[in-house]
Amino acid sequence: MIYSKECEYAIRALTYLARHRGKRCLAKEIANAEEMPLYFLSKILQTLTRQKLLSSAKGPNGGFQLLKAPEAISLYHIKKLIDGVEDLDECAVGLARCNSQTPCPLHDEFKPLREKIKRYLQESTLSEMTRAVDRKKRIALKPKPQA
Amino acid sequence: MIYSKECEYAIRALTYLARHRGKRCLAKEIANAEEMPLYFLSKILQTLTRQKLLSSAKGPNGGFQLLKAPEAISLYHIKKLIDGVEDLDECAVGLARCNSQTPCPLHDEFKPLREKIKRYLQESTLSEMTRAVDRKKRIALKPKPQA
DNA sequence: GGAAAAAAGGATCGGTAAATCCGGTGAAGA
DNA sequence: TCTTCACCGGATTTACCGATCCTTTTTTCC
Repeated sequence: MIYSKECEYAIRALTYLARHRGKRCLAKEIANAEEMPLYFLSKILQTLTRQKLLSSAKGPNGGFQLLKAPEAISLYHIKKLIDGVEDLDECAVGLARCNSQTPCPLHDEFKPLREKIKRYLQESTLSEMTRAVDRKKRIALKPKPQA
Repeated sequence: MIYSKECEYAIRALTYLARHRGKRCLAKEIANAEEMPLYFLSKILQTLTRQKLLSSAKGPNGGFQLLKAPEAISLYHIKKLIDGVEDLDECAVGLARCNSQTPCPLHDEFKPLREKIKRYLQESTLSEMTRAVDRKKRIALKPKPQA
């Protein structure tokens, strides 16, 4: 709804790398763990490497590593790199070409909502993502309290 | 961002028909007024006709007409017919396949925002759309107050 | 009945996102 | 040095959405 598939994979891969900070991770490893198509993911990791978010190493013991601090990378940042953020800044409800002739009727009403989404993406960093994942995993793995 | 192009056209066409309630409108007329591709629009109007939102008539004096009351048709309703609303009801941030293994981390945090969007679409009907369009047109046509 | 008008609907096209394939490059280790 | 491993990157395939074309069907009006 907000991202492309590519961007979604990027976020999930980066979250994985943030959770395994300090260790080199193989594309294959990430693809398996996160159930993403390997070749597609490889492309994405290449992009993120070119963008200096990741370092990469070839050969045995190779793999990818997060270069920046997880709290320094927001979802907004990632979306900007992969998809662009124009859709967040421009016309709201998705009714394109809003001008005086064919105005986008609910533009003004929707604006605050759109701003909220934007702020949300800016404030959600990879740290939040890893924390949320950890919490989820804990809940998922823990046996039922009363059982 | 929230709708497909097809859905956007549907909303705009339905808004046009709501503003011209009681009169039969040609696909061509709507396409011209709203600057939408005629053939594509025709398909959409056919769909809406099959879904019983519109009545259609062939031949001279033919055209399309809104069957239901504008206040009875919400944007949510339209989106449901054209795009489906799974993306609003299911996983939030757009991180698909969220389960215990690969949870969609910010699902819970994003939920209220998503609920707001959903409510917004449910509460915005064609009546609101026509009112908003009328307001916009009035502003656009009125000469500057102090001029 | 014939001509024109307009919707119905099948077939097709084009572009972009998603996904895949494969040869190339460089690093590690025996 | 040779082999293996893993990333690099160009080329290609697939799928889907947006858009268009064209034929058929139905209706109106002369």
